Amino acid sequence: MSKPRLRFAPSPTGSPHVGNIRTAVFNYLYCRHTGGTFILRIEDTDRERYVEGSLEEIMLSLRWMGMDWDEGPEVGGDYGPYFQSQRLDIYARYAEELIERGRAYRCYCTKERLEELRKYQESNKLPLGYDRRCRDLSPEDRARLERENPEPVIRFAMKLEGTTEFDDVVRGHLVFDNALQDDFVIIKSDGYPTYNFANVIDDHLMEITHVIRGEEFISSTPKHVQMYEAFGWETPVWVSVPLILDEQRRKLSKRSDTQTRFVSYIEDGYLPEAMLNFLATMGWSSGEDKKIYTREELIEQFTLEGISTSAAVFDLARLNDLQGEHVRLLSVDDLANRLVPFLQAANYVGNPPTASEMDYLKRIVPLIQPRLVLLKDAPDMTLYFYRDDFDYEEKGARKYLVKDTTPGLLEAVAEKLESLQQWFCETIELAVREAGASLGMEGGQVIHPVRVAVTGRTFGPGLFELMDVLGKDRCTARLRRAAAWARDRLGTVEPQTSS
RNA sequence: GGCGCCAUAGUGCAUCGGUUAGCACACGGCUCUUUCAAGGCCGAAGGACGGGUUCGACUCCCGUUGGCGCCGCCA
Repeated sequence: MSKPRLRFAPSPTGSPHVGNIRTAVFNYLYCRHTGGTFILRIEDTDRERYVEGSLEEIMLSLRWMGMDWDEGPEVGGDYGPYFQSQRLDIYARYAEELIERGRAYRCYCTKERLEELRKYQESNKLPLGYDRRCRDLSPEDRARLERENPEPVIRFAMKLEGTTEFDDVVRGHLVFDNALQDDFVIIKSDGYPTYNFANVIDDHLMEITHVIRGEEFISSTPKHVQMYEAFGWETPVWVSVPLILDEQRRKLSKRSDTQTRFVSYIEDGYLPEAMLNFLATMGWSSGEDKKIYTREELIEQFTLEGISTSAAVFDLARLNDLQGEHVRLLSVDDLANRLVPFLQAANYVGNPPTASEMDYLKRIVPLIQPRLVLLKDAPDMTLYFYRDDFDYEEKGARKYLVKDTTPGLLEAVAEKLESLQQWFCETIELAVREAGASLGMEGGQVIHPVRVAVTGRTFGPGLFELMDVLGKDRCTARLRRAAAWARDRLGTVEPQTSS
């Protein structure tokens, strides 16, 4: 059997969302697992809903995920063009062929008539659908109707009896009653094909072997199957993957509370490997109890049989957990490099960063790595490594700085540190503790105020590690600044005494 | 309204006729600790309901209920 050929076929009608990309993930993983070809095809047949820029977002999202396509926009291929808007003549030709075969017909019904028909059906609780008025027109009627509406659509003539059946890898054998099917439009009055038509023509012409798509297409698959039959073409393997739902358990959409635009996850600083891990394990399982998968493991283990049947609710907490795990999996150098764009945006490092900026960053990274989730949080998390004029966190200042003992303490610590010959975690810790001890204070009583003085915050990496990175001069200067700050406010602010 | 798909803790998955129904996230507690994380330990929490089939059903079949999807000159 020849190598599988799969396509991801988005329409450029808006920002791709998580569900779209998850479908791409399954296509991509199966391709790489089998050594098949991954194709990107743009289904831009709806001129009204076309959104400028969405094509770019689609390509950016796929590439960011490391899912480069083997054929498609910008890379070409032997089955192009890969934009449906550039294949109009092809669809017209095949539509004509269907008419000749008696499996399609021109429909002159106006949108108004269709609208009325629909209203009538709805108000009488009848099944919705076209009434096939134009399916068997006499030559006279056709001529008359053609004068009334010179821009007909072309509809596919569905079988009126029997059943349409097909096998879906994840759903099993599916059977649909033909009598309930609709004569759907294949060519619109503007000459553009509909999804249902172009999709089938292109899948055949591009020799697609497996159609992996969301389960919302199950109901229209009988239409597709009948077209393959009408042309005498072999059908691809159908793979209907479960939907991804938002917290309201609705199909993900722009209206969902869940962050929908995929690129917003890129902007937030999620790791592509975390996102891939997350998306791949939503609706698919290798069968083992395993949480972290690398791209290689996913490609190695991905099978169609592992795809589950039920829809999955998008769980941001799980994504974030996976994100944290993958952040911690990165080497210091790797994480440092990925942080650069975010730090540049905050003006912490230059573009490009200097060698010494990178060296400094690589000393910071180990301290924040276990605490960092979204890369976009790095600038805030590292603020005091780059700025001296930070404010003191209000609660922390009230609790640790505004005490009559603190100015003296901080100055004593500063003095002690200034005398240090060697600046290491161990020497710093010893000095800080000793300075505190000389004033009759122990551990926490000195460490907390010092932390606030040096970082402005009550939380963060180990104090001595961070002071080590900051360096002696900065630390002592900050201690003296805090001491002065505290002295200025003595008596003016009520210290918080509770622990 | 018609048709279809789905149904294991709050969430994501495992268990594909025989298990005290397992794991992860989230949640609660403890622990480590200068804080916050990370880590370790412990805990609470589940087979929608009803019928079959079978020696035995979470697992197979049917029905009910519920959820979702589709029913466009959208994809």
